[in-house]
Amino acid sequence: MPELPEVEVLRRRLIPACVGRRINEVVVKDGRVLSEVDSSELQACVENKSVVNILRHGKQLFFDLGSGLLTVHLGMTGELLIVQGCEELAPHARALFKMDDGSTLVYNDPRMFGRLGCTRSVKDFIMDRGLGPDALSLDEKEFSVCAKSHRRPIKAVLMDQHILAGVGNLYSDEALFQARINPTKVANKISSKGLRCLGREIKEVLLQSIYAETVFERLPKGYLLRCRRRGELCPRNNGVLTSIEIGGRTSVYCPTCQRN
DNA sequence: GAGTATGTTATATG
DNA sequence: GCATATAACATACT
Repeated sequence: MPELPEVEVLRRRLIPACVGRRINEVVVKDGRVLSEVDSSELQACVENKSVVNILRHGKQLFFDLGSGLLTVHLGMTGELLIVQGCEELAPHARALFKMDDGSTLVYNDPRMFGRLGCTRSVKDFIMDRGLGPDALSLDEKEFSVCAKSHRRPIKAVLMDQHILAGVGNLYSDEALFQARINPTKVANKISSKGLRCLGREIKEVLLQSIYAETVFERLPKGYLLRCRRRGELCPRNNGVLTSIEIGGRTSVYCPTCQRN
């Protein structure tokens, strides 16, 4: 499910369903998804608390419960579902939050790379994890300055949550494609102009995806994510897309329009 | 069986 | 201590 746009779209969908509701009970079905808390601590954090608001920083989701916040990270395959009545449509439900209106918020996650936890404040959480600024909050100038201090391939820099929070494998490919920058290019060797362009494109790409509700077919023509696969044709020049591995992840790009 | 997958983090290395 | 690179985590699907 999860890069910044997916988490933001989920947040917007959950707000009308959850805000104002009280969590009567939490049932942890697999404790491995808990981060730095055990079941009883999670219970103490959320039970009999009302959801005041739902917040996001990067890929991280926060349920503001007034006295503290429930933290949710979806990992690679996590999802939050609202089910009415008796539940059990989710084959990999790891935790259930039973709400006061009879609905249940289900945390479903096959691969269990996601995590649930508690925190005192969003600020503390960001500090503790060393997360960078949210990708939507950073302007191109700040991004450019920040990126200049790194010697890794730009693709690895974009995916590093300590530098910029919210961009992952797919959207880093899209932003680099739109900015016509080769993913292997070392960050501090890209011109200021190129970095500012990339900074603009990161935000633009994320906003377009949120607008499209993360359905890739609804993204503008000319977007890589509509056809992001080695061997497919570049939506700009009909060249053949290629792929390489950077930082353990597959990068798809057009060798013609993204030269070094 | 092999290869791949929207992520983070512990560990190793320079 | 810092910057960077890689392995490991668990499961589903082609």
